[in-house]
Formats: sequence, C-alpha cells, structure tokens
Amino acid sequence: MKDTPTLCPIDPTGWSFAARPPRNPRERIMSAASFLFCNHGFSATGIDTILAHAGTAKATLYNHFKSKEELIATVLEAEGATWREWFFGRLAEVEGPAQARILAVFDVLYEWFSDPGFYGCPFINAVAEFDSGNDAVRQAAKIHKERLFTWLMAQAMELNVADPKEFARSLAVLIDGAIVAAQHARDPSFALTARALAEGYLDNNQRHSGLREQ
Amino acid sequence: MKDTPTLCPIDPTGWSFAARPPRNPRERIMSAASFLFCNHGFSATGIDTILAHAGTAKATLYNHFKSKEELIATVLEAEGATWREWFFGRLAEVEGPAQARILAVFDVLYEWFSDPGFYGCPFINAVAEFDSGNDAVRQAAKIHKERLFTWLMAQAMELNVADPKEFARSLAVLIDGAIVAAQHARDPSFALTARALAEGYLDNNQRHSGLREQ
DNA sequence: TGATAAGTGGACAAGTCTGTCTACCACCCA
DNA sequence: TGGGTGGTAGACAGACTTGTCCACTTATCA
Repeated sequence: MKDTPTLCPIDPTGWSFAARPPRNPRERIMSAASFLFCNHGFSATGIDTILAHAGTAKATLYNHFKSKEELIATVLEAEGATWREWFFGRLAEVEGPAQARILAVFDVLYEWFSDPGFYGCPFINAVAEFDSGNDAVRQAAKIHKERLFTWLMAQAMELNVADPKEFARSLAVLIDGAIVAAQHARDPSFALTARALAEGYLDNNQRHSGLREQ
Repeated sequence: MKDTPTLCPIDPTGWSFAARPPRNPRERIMSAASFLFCNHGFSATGIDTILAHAGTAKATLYNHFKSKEELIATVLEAEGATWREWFFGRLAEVEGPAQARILAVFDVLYEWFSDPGFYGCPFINAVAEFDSGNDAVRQAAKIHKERLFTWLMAQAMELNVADPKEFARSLAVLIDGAIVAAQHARDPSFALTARALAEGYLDNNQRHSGLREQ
C-alpha cells in the first residue's frame, strides 16, 4: 500500500497537481489533500482522511504545515500553479495569430471539462465555501484570476482592440460561465457554447475596429 | 431580543428569503439558517449558531426538520423560490419585445450584484461545497437551473431564433459567468460586461437569421 | 376553564475535529 | 560505529458537532 500509493484514481492530461507522482511524504500529503479537498470540499475533508489516503503519520503533516488552514492555502497555490502551467502550455502550442489562440482557450477548456476527474475550478469552489472568513483563500483566488487576466490582456494588445481591459473582462466572463455551467450540468460541451460566443465577440470587435479605421 | 429579531442586517430589494420578516419560530430558523449558510458556508455553520441567531430552542428545530441536511435542502428551495419570484417579477415589468427583456436580465443582475449582501448564487456555492456527496443539493440546483433555462427558451421561441436550446445555453453561460466574476471581484459591473456580450450575440443572431431569410 | 399543541431551556450522549506529544524506527553520512 | 534527521504509530486533550430527551411554560381554542 505504501510503495505505490494510488492517491488519485484519475489520469488527467496534467492539469491537476493531485495526479503528479508524489516523491516524498510532504508531496503525498499534498496530493491526497488536493484530491480530497477538490472532490469533497475543504471543511468536509478531515485531517485523518487525508493522512489515511497519504499513508503518512499525523506528526509528519504538522511538521510540514502549521495548520489545516496553511495546508489548504498551500494546496490551492500548488493546484493553481499546475493548472496554469498546463493551460498556458497548451495555448503556447497554438500556431497563428492571437485570434486563434483565444479561440483555442475554449478547446483547452473542453479538454479539461471532459476529464472524468473534473470538479470545477478549485478557486471558484474555495471562494464559494469560505467567502468571508478566510482571507488567504480569497487572496490565492485573486492571484490566480490576475494571472489569467494578464494573459488575456496580452492577447488583447496583440489584437489591438479598442479597450483591452474590457476585452479581458469579457473573456473572463465567458471562461467562468463555461466552467460553472459544465460543472453543474456535467456537460463539457458548454466550452463549445462559450467558444461560439467568443467567436461572435471577436467578429464584432473586428468589424467595429474596421469601421473605425475607414 | 425576541420581539423584533434582526436576523438579516441587509435590506435587499427582495431577492433573498433571509430578508423576509419571519412570523413564527420555523420561519425564524429558516431565515437565520439562510443568512448564515449563504454567507459563511453550509458546513461552517453549526446548528447552535443558527439557533442563537433565530432565538429558538433546539427541540423546535428538530421538530420541524429531520436533520441539518433536510434544513439545508429546505432553505435552498426557499431561497431559490424567493429569488426566482423576484427575478422573473422584475423582468415581467419590462415592456417591449423579447430582445429588450433579455437585455434587462443583466440590468436586474446588476441590481442584485450591487446589494451589499450579495454573496453569489446559493446554488453555485452549494454545489461547489458538496459536489458529490449530497444529491439533494445537486437536485435542488438542477431544478433551479431548469426553471431559468425554461424562461430563456421561451424568450428564444419568441425571438424565433434558429436554435432555441443553444440560445438558452449561451445566455446561461453569460449569466453564470457574470455571477461568479462579480462575486470574486466584488464588482457588480461584470453584469454590464455580460450585457454587452449578450447584445453582440443578439445582433449576430439577428443578422444571420436575416441572411437566412434572403 | 381546561385540554391539547407548540415552544423553551438546558443537560446530555456519542461522535468527530484539530492539534500535541511520546516512544520508537530507519536511514544517511561523518 | 554512532549521532542526527525525518518518518511512524498511536494515545490523548480539548473543543466542537449533531441529535435526543425531559421537565416546564405559554398559547389556542372548544
């Protein structure tokens, strides 16, 4: 049971920290915590459950993390970093202009939603569970969203749109909407619905900027 | 303390069950539970906290509700029903064609997001917290979403769009996206961003159907 | 007036939660 | 060989959880 711990029964394409092979007790704890927190909720997952999944002793956990709250924050950071690495890595593979890269966002989302282990966005879920009362969680979510926003702004600059900030906000709405709708309906095709909306939005943006130039 | 209990410090325009004046112990419990569950999370809110806010005895709670789980389900239903009553009531006031009513959706959302007591959609939050593990919650969320979907489909029929289902799905994405973005950023103006997206989508739909008819 | 229903207050059981602590083990490197 | 580091196993404290129960009070209504 200890030699090859199967903490995460799913085999995602690499978007989740929980699916990475843990190399030491600390990583085993984080893997198990990540999987359990994201799938069963943060409050609902007890320390003992995490330890049982990780196959480590309680003292080991409290050697590495000051408290459950710190563990939650650390796990969220790791999960976010892994996801962004995967997400932006995927998009970096896309050839062509910014327009193609932006539409590819929704193809990559589709891939994510299609994974049997998809549980929604850990930050959306965490803020939903804590909202007021846990600033570390809100902060982690804020940073994650800002990273995404920065990437969207960069695409907007490249596209030379009239209002890059509003452009990024619009795409953020489409992305969040797709995530929540797919999570609730357990239907990955909401990514394609959002993609079609994005396509229309890009077209409208193009047409208006064309009119401006004439 | 018992004569005029101020369970809910906010004074919304009527979208929340928690703000309705409770008339009997059962309603006091539901009001307090609704406010606490939605603002601090379901697991994080204990029975004793609810009772303290409601000013009732524990036996009264367990006289009316079999368990905390049943209380959660009942509160979600009531909160959803109140919100829908408010939301669709608002939209029914809108004069003009379906197009205007659809855009008004986002004005009403803006009003909701602007309330200081806005905490996001209780169903999105509940599913985020429980996901797997509480079927009653998922079921309640499903019913709520279906009601909204039905309304959107009705507008689609009136607009005579090519694919009413896809039309409703698109607007659902915009609505969910606006809710989550506004909740995270604590910025109601995401409703206006979503509104602009909807406007572009409606225009594109119109243009394409025009092309089809020619 | 007097019976019935509904609510109160608080003790209590039984379990779960986080976090601490001790005693022990196994490995690595000097 | 032997000391230090890091992990294990599990008991334990103390607080908090949900849910039950009982004796008592208040309100309603025939």
